[in-house]
Amino acid sequence: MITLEDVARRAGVSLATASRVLNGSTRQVGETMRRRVEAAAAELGYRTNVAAQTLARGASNVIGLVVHDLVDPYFAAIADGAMRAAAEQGHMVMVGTTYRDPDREIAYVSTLSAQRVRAVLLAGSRVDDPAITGRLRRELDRYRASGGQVASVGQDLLGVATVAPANREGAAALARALAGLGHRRFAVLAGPAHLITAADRHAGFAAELAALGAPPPQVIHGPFDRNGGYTAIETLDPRVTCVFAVNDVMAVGALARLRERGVVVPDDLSVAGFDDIATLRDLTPPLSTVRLPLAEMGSRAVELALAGESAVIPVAGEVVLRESARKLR
Amino acid sequence: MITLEDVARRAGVSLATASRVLNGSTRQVGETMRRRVEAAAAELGYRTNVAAQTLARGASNVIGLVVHDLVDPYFAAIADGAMRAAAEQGHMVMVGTTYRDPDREIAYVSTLSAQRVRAVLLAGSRVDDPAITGRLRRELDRYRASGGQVASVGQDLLGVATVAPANREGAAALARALAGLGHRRFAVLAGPAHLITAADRHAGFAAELAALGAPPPQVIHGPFDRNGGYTAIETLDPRVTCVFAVNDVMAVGALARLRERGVVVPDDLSVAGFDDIATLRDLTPPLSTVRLPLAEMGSRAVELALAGESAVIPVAGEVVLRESARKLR
DNA sequence: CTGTTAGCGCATTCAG
DNA sequence: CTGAATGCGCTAACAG
Repeated sequence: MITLEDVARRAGVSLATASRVLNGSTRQVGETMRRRVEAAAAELGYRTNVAAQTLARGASNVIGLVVHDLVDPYFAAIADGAMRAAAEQGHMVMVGTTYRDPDREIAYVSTLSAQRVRAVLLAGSRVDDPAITGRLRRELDRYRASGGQVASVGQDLLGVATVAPANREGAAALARALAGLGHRRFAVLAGPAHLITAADRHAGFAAELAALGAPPPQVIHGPFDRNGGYTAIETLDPRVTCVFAVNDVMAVGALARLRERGVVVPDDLSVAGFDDIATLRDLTPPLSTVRLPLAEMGSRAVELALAGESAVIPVAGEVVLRESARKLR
Repeated sequence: MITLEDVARRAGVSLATASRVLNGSTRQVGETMRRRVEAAAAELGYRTNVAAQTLARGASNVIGLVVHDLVDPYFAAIADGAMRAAAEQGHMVMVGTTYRDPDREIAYVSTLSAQRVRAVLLAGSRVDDPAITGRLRRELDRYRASGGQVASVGQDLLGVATVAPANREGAAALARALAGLGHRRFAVLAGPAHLITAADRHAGFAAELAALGAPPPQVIHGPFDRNGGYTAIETLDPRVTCVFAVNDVMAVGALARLRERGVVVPDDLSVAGFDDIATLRDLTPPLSTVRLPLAEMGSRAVELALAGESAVIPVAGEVVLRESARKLR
């Protein structure tokens, strides 16, 4: 193991000088010494020990990212954006996956805090449970008290910098667009009632329907994933002409089940989702949805956290009407 | 910032004792002192400083994972498996994305090495370029010389523990199955010629066709992603009755372009992919493909690396025939 | 079982 | 511009 001291000795300079040239110090070092140190480092194959550096500096260059599920393309996209932004500022990203278990999320904050990461990012919906939110907040407070930065992508419930997708408004706009196609009898595949992202999308959609004078939609709860959409179809009211799944992955599950049952989308039934997941754009029929700039949301969150800003940035969704939803005859 | 020393003082014990109870030491500590230390730690809100621990121990508990692209569901699945295995052994995962740039891959090995991660995992195809492979090997050798473990998911070209999907054999088996449906005129959407995973799948497929006495397939090179499949269709020979895309994501692109051109799959043309990406299973028509246990591959790689074994584990693919490929009339 | 002590590798005062 | 010295928080001998 080659240390800075080895390099210094080899270059015939002091430890301090070697440190100054090899690691980004503000201090200047004379041309001659600088060359000597660089040469010695190269010859010896010196590699900074980041752990030692972190300890000495009291600050690391890694940021922690906590997601619900990396296999869900929603989180993969956010993670990708976050990693790009982090890399741009010379940071590495440490990832934790909660598999939607709030306690695991809290545990990760604690672990990342022990790692002394510079910032932690919490991506994904909050849960409607004051006890859990409270515990998470306490954990975050401790982390921040020790100098850490926090940002979240989702609801502004944690008192930290937040990139907040306009779920309600997006869903409302989608409802408007769908109603504009002539639909009046809707179903909402609403996901789990306690997941705030799901609840907001559901609420925004239903509220707009009411404002439009349409009858209240059939509401079917279930998991927030592909199977949630798939199984929800079982209990679908046959009078419904348009189904809104609160995310694209659920919509895909719904489409699969509908196909199995011989229901032709959009001829017999219109379907829409939310998120506009890129990997799913080649589905048949192409999904009507609300586009969210996921990668950008991840990047923004990293930038906020690293800048130490505690802003709440709203992010608008854009309604995208594709073949899966069509004008009601 | 509460340190171990603060805890020790508060508990009225020595630093060493506090260390022994709070961090997993083999040494035993008496019941009384143990309680006192735990109480003090809780009251003070003590949190281990992992950087200091890493420095003192000379070993960290994080593992590095280098992938080509986290948004590609292939890598997301591998990463997921790797993270599960890592979590099981109490490790965190630091992720780097190369965006398919080999130099970035080398740079990440170097960065992770500076982080003193316990192991690094390289996921994704190697490139057919001895110069690049050489530089990567040298970097890995340096890392291993400093005590790091390495494992890869892909080709066994690095002299490290490897989980190696049987790309050739899988593609050959697929060729057999497709030929069994009566097809003889094939096209291979072969991806980039220098990507070994792509080349192996192509080679295995073509070799089996030859063995079966079928004419050589049309070969169309292009990017290894959705657009690679999409654009490849432009130059498709109209006499071809079955298209093999060397991965599922390319197959999706091909299906999209075919649909636009009014070609009905599988009535007019059969299509198959490789990987069996879960997110893509609800495609229409369902894709014939070769299933790879991606998450398991990621887990195995982590286990190998952490165990310090330098084995090469072959992983077989399983042919899955679905609607996108059908019997030739 | 418990305490003392000497580093781990590096950044950073403070002198010169 | 350069060097000597101190400490970051923790672990692991070593002693008792």
